[in-house]
Amino acid sequence: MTPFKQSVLTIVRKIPKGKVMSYGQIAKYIGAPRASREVGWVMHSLGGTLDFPWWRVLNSKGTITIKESWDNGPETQQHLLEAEGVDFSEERTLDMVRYQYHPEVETHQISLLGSDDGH
DNA sequence: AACATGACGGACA
DNA sequence: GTGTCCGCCATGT
Repeated sequence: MTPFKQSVLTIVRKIPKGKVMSYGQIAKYIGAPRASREVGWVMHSLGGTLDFPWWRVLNSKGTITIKESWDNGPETQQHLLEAEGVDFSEERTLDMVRYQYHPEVETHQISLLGSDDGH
């Protein structure tokens, strides 16, 4: 268990239900802005355990990119998120502006995000 | 040790 | 908006 992995898991565990974070965002948040792929690797290493909300982590575009061939595939991730109330506007795609969690402003996020999308 | 791969991301065409 | 390429860096072979 490396400090990096511990940091990643600490952040992931903080993501509230119904919110998501991107790999790059997490990497940046823990001081390793170029380690987005390593964040993905940490999620990979969890092996689908439910001890950590790995399903709340996806790429910066808001799309699920995990491999289909794996047991805990993209369908599983999308299903888990939808079960938390996340709305996928497109197949395996969600609105990052609306659902992205911002730890740095967790007490300031208020309605600055997603309140102006109108239509 | 060298080379390929990947749950990523950003820059460019 | 989409498709490619390149940088990143831990793992796997």
